[in-house]
Order: sequence, then structure tokens, then C-alpha cells
Amino acid sequence: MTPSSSTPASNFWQLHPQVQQWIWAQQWPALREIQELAIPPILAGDRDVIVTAATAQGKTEAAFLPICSRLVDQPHTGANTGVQVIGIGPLKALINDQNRRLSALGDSLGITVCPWHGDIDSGRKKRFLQQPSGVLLITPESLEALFVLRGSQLPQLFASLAYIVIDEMHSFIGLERGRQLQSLMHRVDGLVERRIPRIGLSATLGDMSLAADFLRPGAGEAVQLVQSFAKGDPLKLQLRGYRQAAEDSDSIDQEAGPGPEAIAIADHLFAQLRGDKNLVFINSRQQVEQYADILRQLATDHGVPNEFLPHHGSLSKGLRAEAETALKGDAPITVICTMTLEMGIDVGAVQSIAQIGSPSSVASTRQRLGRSGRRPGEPAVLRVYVTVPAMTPFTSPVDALYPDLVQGMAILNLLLEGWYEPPIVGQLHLSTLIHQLLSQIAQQGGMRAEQSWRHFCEQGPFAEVDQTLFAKLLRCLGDRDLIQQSQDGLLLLGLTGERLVNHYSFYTAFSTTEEYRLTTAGQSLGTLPTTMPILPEMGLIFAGRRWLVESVDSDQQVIEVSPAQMDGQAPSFGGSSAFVHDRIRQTMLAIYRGTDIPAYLEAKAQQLLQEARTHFADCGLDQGYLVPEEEQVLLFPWRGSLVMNTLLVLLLDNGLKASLEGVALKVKGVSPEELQAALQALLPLGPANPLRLAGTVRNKRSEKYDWVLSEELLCHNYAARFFDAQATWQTLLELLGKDPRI
DNA sequence: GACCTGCTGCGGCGTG
Repeated sequence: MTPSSSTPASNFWQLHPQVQQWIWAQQWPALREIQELAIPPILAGDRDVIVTAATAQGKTEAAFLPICSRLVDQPHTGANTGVQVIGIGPLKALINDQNRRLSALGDSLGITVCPWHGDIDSGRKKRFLQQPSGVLLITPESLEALFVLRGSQLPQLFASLAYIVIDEMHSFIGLERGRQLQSLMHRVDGLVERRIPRIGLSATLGDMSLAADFLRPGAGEAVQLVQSFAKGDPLKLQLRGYRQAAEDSDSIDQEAGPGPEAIAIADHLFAQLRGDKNLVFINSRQQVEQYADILRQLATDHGVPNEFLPHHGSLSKGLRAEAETALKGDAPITVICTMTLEMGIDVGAVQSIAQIGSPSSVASTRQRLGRSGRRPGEPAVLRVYVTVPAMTPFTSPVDALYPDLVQGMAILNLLLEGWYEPPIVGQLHLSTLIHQLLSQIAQQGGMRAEQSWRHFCEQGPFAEVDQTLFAKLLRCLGDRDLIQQSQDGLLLLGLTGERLVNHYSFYTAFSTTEEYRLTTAGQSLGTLPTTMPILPEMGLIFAGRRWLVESVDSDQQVIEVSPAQMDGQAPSFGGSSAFVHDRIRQTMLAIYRGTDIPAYLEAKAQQLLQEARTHFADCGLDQGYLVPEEEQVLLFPWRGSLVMNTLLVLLLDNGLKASLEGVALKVKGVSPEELQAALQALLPLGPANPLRLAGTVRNKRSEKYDWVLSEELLCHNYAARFFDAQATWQTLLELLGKDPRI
């Protein structure tokens, strides 16, 4: 908002004169709508606020212009006032980026901005603690470390705290890390004995009331919502279809290598993206490596410099920095990545986004698209490349429906509608409660059982845990020697608990697997999970290059490689699939039933959609939900991961040989009539008892401290996370209300 | 067939 274009009514004039001057100096044509709207509620400094607007609308500034206005007005701003704002970010790279942007503003106002995470050197941290003031930009893990290691200093450090800002809030909601963050904010409020206003920032919140409940558990209705409906950049979408080549019976050995369709996709990328800046998102690290390898090979074949670099979570910091720096430079570059470049990291102006394989959520697709279209007047460009199985023979009717193609379409359709997945709520997060209990005991030196239940459950974010469940949890902690009780009833850390808390791996709420470090000539390339068999003399594709494995040191967990032009495979990094929401599957069903041909489908994809619709009708799925095969029946409920998982366990519990087959459930050894009768028999029982159902599942451990839980508590935790008995019963009612098949 | 995130203190060594 420059003086010439600001109206007398503009909120711009409420900002501190020094902040106004800084804005003029930036020569912005005007404040964005979201920046105008956010000024009054944040300046008030007495309430929680959610700021939501499309990507690249300047949400960070929307929060910090009024925040800094208020800080400048405070009489004691300057050295030694203590931290006035805690800014929490999900990624180190994001914190570095925010630090760069906010330091410029802070410098002109005399407000210190300090980034704090694992890569910041300890000298800088020490200096900050000697003269704390201004804005502290920090990860949840580093804040956790402050609680454990400097618990006694914190009341003073945070005495002048005025705001907590959460950047990319959607990336926390519903996860262990999100519950940890809620707990940490609650513990900050407890330290200073005040309610510190919380400011949440995000572009992709699917459900505002759930987001508000996340920001202030139990009091979400009082959170003020600041929302801009200003359109982001115009969109240009294309979905391209590719068919896998028919399996050549002589080439079974080559199954791990890229097929001709991957080569065709790479050819298209090579032709379209070279000479400009782009991001290519792929759903697995293994495929990132495969495509980086093919594209490097193409550059060699054409005798041109390679413009394609890989970027994923298992690459070393140095190699990732190389790709990020290249993106910020002037030369053309395309980075092939997983979700590592999905969020706010400023990668400069990117011409287009490519996505290989259907994405699994609308929200992450929106985030990825937000990386593009930052050049004035240019649209955001997204090309989605989907592969369908070879026509003859289909190994399963599920394949013939081309579910990847139709899921990709469903996600694009929902994206165009402006819908995003709401967070999954109602989880117990017992693993994270254990984590926070240990941390709080370490911070205070000891704690009473009654007091800790009140703090974490009655008044804090673990509201789903009642006193009975909490008492059982404490007993599990005692049994494993994580805690012990002193004679006067104080909870103290046990020997095992001490050992856990005193190791640096304690600060994360999520679990990680052990990994080998991959090095060449003393330089780190990245990491591989220890589950992957690696032998000397093997060829390996990593960091988009080809290597020969020289040695494997299983004590030090180091693999030494040397450059070599030889055949090799991109490694498998493991991992589990993402949750798919009900609405995506329901939209897929509508697409199969419809006749509409969206404009974003390229010619080949249009033809494949017609085939998918024909196969859909040929199976009888336009009328029913069961497809009989030899010796087995496929069940298509068209629901998301939670219902599919519940239904699967429910069928298994009823003695049926069920398994998950992509978007369907496969049941062996029954006729359609028998399966329908079995489903019919479930109806009078009402929604299944999730606790009892969880008892039939064997591998229930998935979170960091699940190993501490008794079978009973593990069932509680699993049922809350992986089952939706109510929605599953609803699904059965709807399915059985109609003809199962022709 | 399958995502990602994050982490302290201190000893040892080399350099200015």
C-alpha cells in the first residue's frame, strides 16, 4: 500500500510509522488483500488468528507487519528483553528462508531475528541466549530440546513473549509432530502463566473449524479467521496418459529397470522442460533416481549439458543445497524431487511443474502447483503424467479401470473446485503423550500423576485420554522403567527413561529407521535404509549418477562407492503409502459414471479415459459394486483408506480371505451371492467395535513409543488411528441398499 | 508398489 493508492480507510495506517516507511521502501504496488485484512486482529494482540490465502500472497508479511508494529511500540524492545515472538516452521530450509525475509524488516526496526535449528552453529545460539530479544525462528524439535536442556531458564527467556506464529500449519495437523507442537505451545503458556496469542498460517486448510481446534484445542470457536479469496495465478493444467508396453516374456529379469513408457515420459520432459526452470514431483525416491538417471543419459546422448538434478530426503545436505542453489541461479535447471520441495522454500521463478504418477492428495497437489506461476502475468503450469497397464492381458479387473488415471483426474477436479482434505482427528497419540510426559518430567525434575493428567489431558491437547486410560499408560511407563515413583508420590525418570531423554534422538516425536551412510572419496552422498541388501561389486544409481559399491562396513554403517559407468538399480527406500480421502474415491466413481471429457486431458489420455469407462461398464460396476472372477470376488466400495482398512479387517475377522487390491477389496473362495450374504449379516450388528477389531490385527506398532504400550493401550491407539467403524457401517448400508451386480 | 520432517554436547584436530 503506497501513500498514493491507500485510502483513508486502509488498515495500512494502523501500522507503526516505521513499518509504513519500510513498506514504502520496498516499492510494493499495494498491500495484498490478506495483508490488509490481517492487520487489525493481529495488531490487537489479544486473540488467536488463522491467516489463510493462496500461495505467494505474502502470508508471512501479513503476520509480521502488524506483529512488528506492536513490538516497536513496546517500551522495552531491545537487547535482553527476552524472546517476543516464537516462529515455528516445519523445515530447516523454510526457517532459513523466513530468516532472510524477516531480517530485512527487523534490521530497519531494531528487532533481532534469530534462526534456531540443528544446522545453526552453537556459538550463535549461545550469543542469542546471552542477549535474547525479538523473533526466534525454530523447529518443534529444537524447541523441545530447549525444554529438556534449559527448562529452568525458560520462564525468564519467554517472560516478554507476545506471539507464537506457526508457518505452514497444515503440515502439522493430524500428525505426531502436530500433537507435539500443540503440547509445546501449551507448555509455553504454562511457563509464562499467560495465554500467548497464536497465529497460524497456511494456504491449504481443508476445514477451518478443525484448523481452529488445532490452533487452540478446546477453544477453537474463539479463533479469528482471516481469509483472502483473492485468486492466485491462473492455472494451466494438462494430464497426459501413457500405456505400459506389453510384457515381453523374455525380459522378466529387467522388471526393476525403467520401461519404455518411462523413457517416453522422460523424452517429453526433456523436450518440454529444457532451457527453463521447472520442478518435477515424483511419488518415490526410487523413481526420482530412475528419472534423473534416464534424463542424464539423454543429455549425454544429445551431447548437451545435463539440466536435471535429483532432490529427496535421503540425499546429503550438500547435494540438496547444490540443486537448491541451481534453482536460484540464472541458468536453466529442472529439479526432480519428492515432497522435499513442496513447501514454501523460495526456489525463485519456476516456469512449470510436472507430476509423475497420480498424486494422493489434493492439498499436496495444490502446494506443488504453488511453486509455479511466480512470474508476473504467467499462469501456473502443471503437467501430470499417468501410466496405465498394458492392455493384454490385464492381470486384474482393477488394472483395467486405470485407477491412477482416474484418481489423477479426481484430484485435479477437486483442486479446481477449491476443496482440500480436512485433517484426520480423534486420534489418541499415546506415543506422543509418552514423549511429552518424559520431556516434562525432565524439564521439571519430577511431576505428580494427578498434576500431569490435568496439565496434558484435562487442560491440554490430549483431551481424548481420560484418567483411567492415563493411569494405565503410567503403569506401562513404569513396567518399562521409563519412569518410577518416589516415596512421596513424585514421578521421576527411570533408568531407561534417563537414557532415552539424554540422547539427542529424543527430540523428535516421530520415529525413524536406522540407515547406512553412502560416501565416495570421503564425501557424503546421502543415506540408505539398512533393510536394503547391498554387496560389494554391485552397481547402484544414487544422486542421479552411477556407482560401483567398493565396501560395506556394517559396524560403522558406511557404504563406500566409486563412480562407474555400469548397470545398476535405483535403490528402494521403503516407506508406506499415503492416506487417500473418501471424497477422492467418490469423485473417481462419478468420473467413471460420467460422460464428461475435461479440457485438461491430452488426446491419448482422453482415449484411455474412454477405455476405462468402457471397462467400468463391462464389469457391471455402473450398476453394482461386486465383480466376480474365477474363485474370487472384487468389492468396490469407492471409499478412502480408513474405510477400506476397517472393511478389510472386518471381513478377515468374519473368516473371509480378504486382501487389499488397489481401489478394491479382493475376497477369495466365495461367490458374489455368498459375499453379499456375509455383508448382509454384518448389518444388524451395527458399527463394529473398533477396540475388539484392533485386537485381531497383529502388527499394530507404528509410532515412536508404541513399544512401551500394553496390548490393550496399543488397541486403543490403533483403533483411533486406522479405523472408522461408523463410516464403514454407513458404507455397508449404502452398498446393500442397491443391486450388487447385474 | 509405496512421502517427509528432525536432533546436543563435547572431544579431537587443524588453522589463524
